[in-house]
Amino acid sequence: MSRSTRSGTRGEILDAAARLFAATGFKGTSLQDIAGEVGCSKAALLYHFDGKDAILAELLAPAVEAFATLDARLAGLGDDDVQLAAVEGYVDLVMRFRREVTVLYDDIPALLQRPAFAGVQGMSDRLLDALAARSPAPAARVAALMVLSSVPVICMEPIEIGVRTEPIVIGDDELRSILTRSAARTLDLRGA
Amino acid sequence: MSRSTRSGTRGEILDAAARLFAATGFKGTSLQDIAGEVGCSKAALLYHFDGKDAILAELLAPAVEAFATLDARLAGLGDDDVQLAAVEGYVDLVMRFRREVTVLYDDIPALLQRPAFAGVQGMSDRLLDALAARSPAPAARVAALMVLSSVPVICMEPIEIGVRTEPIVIGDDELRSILTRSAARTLDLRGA
DNA sequence: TCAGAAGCTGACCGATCGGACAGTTCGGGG
DNA sequence: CCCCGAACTGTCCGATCGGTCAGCTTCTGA
Repeated sequence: MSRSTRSGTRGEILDAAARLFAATGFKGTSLQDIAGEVGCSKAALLYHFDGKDAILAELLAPAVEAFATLDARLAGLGDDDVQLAAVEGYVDLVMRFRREVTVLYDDIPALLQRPAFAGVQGMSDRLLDALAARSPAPAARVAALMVLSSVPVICMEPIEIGVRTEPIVIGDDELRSILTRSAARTLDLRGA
Repeated sequence: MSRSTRSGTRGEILDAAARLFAATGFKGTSLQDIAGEVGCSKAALLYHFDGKDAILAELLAPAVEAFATLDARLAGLGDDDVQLAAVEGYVDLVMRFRREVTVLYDDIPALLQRPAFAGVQGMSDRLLDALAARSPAPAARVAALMVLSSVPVICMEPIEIGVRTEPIVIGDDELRSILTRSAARTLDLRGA
């Protein structure tokens, strides 16, 4: 239990950084903070990584890659299939990379400029276009944006808009299906 | 047109700070940045305000007060009325204080700890309980959270999740009604 | 006319940031 | 036994942060 899921010092650093970035933000986390969490010196971090940005990049790499993969996979689907697959895939992906998403969204304005976000942007843009294509009106586009923006925020780790008095105590699968059904209802998809 | 809606140097400082906080975040904005935008020295800011935090507090004060007012007003309504009034009031309020909301949400983890956010938290909690009371299942709670989290993000100024290739070019009133109807559909309210 | 307050500036302060670097510890192969 | 490279530390650096302070204009009212 004391051992992390990642192995080695590099893994410990990535775990600690992920925890701190998600909790206090990228800007709000110093190398000293990470070093203190790991139990090593600040210089040790810079021995294993090229810098603070490199830690963030390696941290987000799997999530960014997964989003890009889903993006590519959705490109070859038909109109109606795209919508359901997109919603399910999006919800699933965000939930699988909760921590990374939390880090990504922690400092939205600055991170939108970050190169690592380009893949997620492309994915979101495509999803948005597919979902909004059902109707020419801006209403569909807004509904799609609602889903795109609310799902990640809800999946943020302890960071919820409007701190609830009691947290939602349900399993991942149930939350996943609830989110999918709610999103389908928002977008007026079939079965809603 | 060159004159701000606020009068005097204090108003210019608040306007510039609001713009910069919303664009680059509270942490990402230095007093030098604000001073540069206003066209005065950094010391001038600290002559008019007690510090950087004081600028933020005065900036958010009207929004915080408005949220607290809506919170109090919703406390005296019946079950069914609460829901529609809550949605409409919430959407309306967020849109009226777009810039303040953008600042508020720019650094979510840190700002949740901020005293100024307490009023908004209370408001959100009450709204959440009222909306989720329709059903004991966590589904209603999640749907309510979706609305609570997505509406502010969509209303963020140039900061959207998934940068759109083209911005939504509709008037405030239309966006307001679209958001309200989409939220009602998400929550399975009548008329959806 | 002039005293004094208001408004503002340039210079400076301590703290902290990300990062650089020389030196130290230490386990394993020749 | 020696030594080499990986892992790591303590220390220092320049930049930047929020904030302080003495002093300089500029306006105003007695």
